[in-house]
Amino acid sequence: MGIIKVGIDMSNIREIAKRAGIGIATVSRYLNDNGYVSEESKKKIQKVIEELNYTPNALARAVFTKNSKTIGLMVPNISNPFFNQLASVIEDYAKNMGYNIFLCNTDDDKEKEKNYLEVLKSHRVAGIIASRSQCKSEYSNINIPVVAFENHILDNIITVSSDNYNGGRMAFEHLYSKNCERILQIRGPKSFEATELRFEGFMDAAKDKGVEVSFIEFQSDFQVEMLEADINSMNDISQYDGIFVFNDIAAATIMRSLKKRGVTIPNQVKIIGFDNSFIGELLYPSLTTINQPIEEIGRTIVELLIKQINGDEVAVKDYILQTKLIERETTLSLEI
Amino acid sequence: MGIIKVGIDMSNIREIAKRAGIGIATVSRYLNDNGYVSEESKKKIQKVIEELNYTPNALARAVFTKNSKTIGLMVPNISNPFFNQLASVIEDYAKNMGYNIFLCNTDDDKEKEKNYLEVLKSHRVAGIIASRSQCKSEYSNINIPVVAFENHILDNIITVSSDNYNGGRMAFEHLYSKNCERILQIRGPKSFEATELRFEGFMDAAKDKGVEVSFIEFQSDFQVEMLEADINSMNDISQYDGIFVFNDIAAATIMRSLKKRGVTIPNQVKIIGFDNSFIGELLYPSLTTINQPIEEIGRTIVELLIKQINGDEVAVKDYILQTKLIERETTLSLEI
DNA sequence: ATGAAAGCGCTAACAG
DNA sequence: CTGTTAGCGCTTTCAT
Repeated sequence: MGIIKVGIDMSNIREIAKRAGIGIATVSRYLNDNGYVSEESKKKIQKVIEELNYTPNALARAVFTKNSKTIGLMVPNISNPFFNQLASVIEDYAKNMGYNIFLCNTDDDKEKEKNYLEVLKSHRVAGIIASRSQCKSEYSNINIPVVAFENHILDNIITVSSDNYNGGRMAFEHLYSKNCERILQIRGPKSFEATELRFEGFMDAAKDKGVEVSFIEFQSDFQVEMLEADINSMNDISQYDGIFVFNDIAAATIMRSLKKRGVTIPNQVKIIGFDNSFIGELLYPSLTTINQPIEEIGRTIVELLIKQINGDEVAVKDYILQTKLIERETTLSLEI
Repeated sequence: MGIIKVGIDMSNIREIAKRAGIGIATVSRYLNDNGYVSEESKKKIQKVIEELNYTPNALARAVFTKNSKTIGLMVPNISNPFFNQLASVIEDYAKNMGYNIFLCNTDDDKEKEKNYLEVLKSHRVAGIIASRSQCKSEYSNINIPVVAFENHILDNIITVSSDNYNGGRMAFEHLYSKNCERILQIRGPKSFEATELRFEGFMDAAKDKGVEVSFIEFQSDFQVEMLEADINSMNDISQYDGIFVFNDIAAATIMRSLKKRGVTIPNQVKIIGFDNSFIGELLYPSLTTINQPIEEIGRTIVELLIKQINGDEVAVKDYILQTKLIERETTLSLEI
């Protein structure tokens, strides 16, 4: 058994200094563009750096400065277009602020999240964005700033979310205004605070109008595997004339099931989703939905996190961003 | 201007050793589970670690071992379901092998890729997966193992891809077998080797049958913004009875355009995509497409990369994985 | 303007 | 089985 050679050999700052015939500290100053470095030294250093194709070791730097310039982003499911778009927005904002993203896919699985939390801690990320967290106490003794999205974690952790409750109300009111009478709600898993609030808003609005609403519960957000199996419990689906689905991608799977059964949308049944992710515009008919302000959510999360990272005072509270109705074809009154 | 406190204070191995009343090396041995540590010491260490909520600093460890246990993954567009699924597969395999993923979204932009390449180098990632790279010489003086997906980078870099050429041929042959006569191909940007090969395969197969094929070119993979604007140059779309689109998500946008114009699929026009990403099953009618073996691609890439990381001899060559036709509703012969 | 030296948190000989 | 020590690549006083 020979020795396995692992890892990368790259020249270091000492090598650069030696070859440039100057001191190590000067090179460091040059690299960080702070302190004084003579033009002559600059030229010499630059030359050697190019010759050796040298890149400073961000790890070693982070060990010393205790600032990794990295943000850990936990998403439950990168295949869900909504989280997908959110991750892109967050990546962009973070990059603008000089931070890189360490992306973690938790699959809404508590164990995976716990493991990733350890990974992020061990990598000394500057901050963590925990979306739809399934953990609580795991975050209690953490020394790292955290911003939660959707699910609350602990009292001392800021939570950002859309106004899901009112989104749910709007969804009902829209179906109601379209004269739907036999209404079904597909609700999300109980462990998703956001979809719970959508559920409650929808139900409360229905109660206000004295309308009864049936509902069935999905056990997960969206898995590619869901496409392989038919959605069961959907046998009696044709009795409804209005369906609210807890998110757009799940709505897409429902629409597919309906169309397979020959149910026409929006003629026989009207559909409304939630998120306003790009999938809704791709569907036919295009999906009426409740907009979550993705850009604003991403910006808010990153700003709040970086404020905390910088040690600024930030009031710990809920940041709730407005939702609004996006009317498209799945709830058209006329036949299409 | 006060001093901005940045970064995380976390206890270190010396603190643990002191509190446990033992030496620093013993703690290190305990942490890495190598070398001998007495039961008594183990207990004491464990206790202190829990009290202080200590997590070893992976950065400091990586500086010394020169092994970050991290793989950099460049994807052109995480919003494209295909790359989305591929990233998930790669993440899973990598995690099984003890590696974390540093995800970078290049947007098919050379400058972004260059920047990310610097970031990955500076973070001393153990290896890099460069999918659809827009760079060449930037990879030449790199000391890090690289595996390319789709686009070739340099002679000494392994490239993995699907059999895009034959996929293109299959696509034509399928439309031909469905009696399509006025065929259009939507081809991808010229800088995508994979879609170029699909284009050539399709064209060659058409030539073999003596069929003329029109084509138009998309300038990008898929952007959410494409949904806001209508696809232009599509005015005369109704004259075709068979369309091949270079990937599934672009096919989805085309289908949407067609449906908006009242063109019926597959009655008036048959559509075939490429990728077999989950979007195809979500569409209605469901999309006939060419399968790329995502699982196998992901596994192959990770295995080849880790072999190189471990210093094993790996022949530098092209790994081309088989494609196959997935027949669904957009090319049905009967009306639906 | 510059370099020597100490130290960030960790690992790995090596001597006991 | 354990602790001392040197050193990974970097930053930062501090004296020159």
